[in-house]
Amino acid sequence: MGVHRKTRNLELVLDAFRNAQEALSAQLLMERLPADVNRSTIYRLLVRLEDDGVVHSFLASENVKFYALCKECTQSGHVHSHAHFQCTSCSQVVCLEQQVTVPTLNRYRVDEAQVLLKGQCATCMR
Amino acid sequence: MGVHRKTRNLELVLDAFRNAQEALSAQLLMERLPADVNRSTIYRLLVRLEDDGVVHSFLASENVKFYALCKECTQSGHVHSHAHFQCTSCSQVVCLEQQVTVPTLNRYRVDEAQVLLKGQCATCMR
DNA sequence: GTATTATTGCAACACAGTCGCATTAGTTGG
DNA sequence: CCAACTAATGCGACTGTGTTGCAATAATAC
Repeated sequence: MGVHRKTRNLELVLDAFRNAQEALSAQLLMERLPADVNRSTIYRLLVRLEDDGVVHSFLASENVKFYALCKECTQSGHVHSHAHFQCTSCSQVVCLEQQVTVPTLNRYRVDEAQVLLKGQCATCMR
Repeated sequence: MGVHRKTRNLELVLDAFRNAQEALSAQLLMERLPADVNRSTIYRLLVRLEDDGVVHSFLASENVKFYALCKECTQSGHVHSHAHFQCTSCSQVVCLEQQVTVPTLNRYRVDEAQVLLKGQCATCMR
């Protein structure tokens, strides 16, 4: 885990994640943070937080990377084998409880499984 | 299925897919086609072919969209519930036989499951 | 062959994300 | 508390993937 200075931006980003029920993209994050927080800084913070195992990332539709706090992860081992769900109507992304069993393959060594389920969330179904 | 004029570009793109063992991105496609095939045309052909159910697409790492011919699909129903594998060394992407069982969730209606397994392919493991 | 219109090429654009560099500001040691 | 060190920031320019408007071209139907 790299060195972390306690800066305003870092606190703001962490708070945003703690207050969010869903996963956040850089874009969503920007909308929820004060307007004067720099774009590059947000991207850099996300990369750093992921490197440090504080958040994990995954790709959703439209080539957008989403981030969420790591809950199941310990310092020693990271487990991101849960699935994610994205609503095709409102684009919201959430982490699911569902664990993914990583299959073993003949000709490949599988290190990681990314599962994105797409459909409609409760709000948009009505 | 929309109207399809038999054009040189369409044939070239279809041939590229038929000759490929792996899935192709727009970028990879460009490298394999004559240099004078227009970039926009490739993107437009990919969109059209996907709309028409000839190819299916899925996101791999680095926010790049990959396409592959639909094999299991019939005219009436499209089944893309197979998994995909991407090698983290050579970035190659392939369609796997593995079928994905789409889980049922309480608070969401799941229409589609995207599964991307990441690891190393046989060639890169050596 | 002619008319119709799908397809193309071009150039400009949109957007997510990255990078170099000078400046700012946490942190540490005295 | 102050100075030195350097992580973090802000800015602007840039990259790469993908999209779009529009005029020109060419496949198809008659």
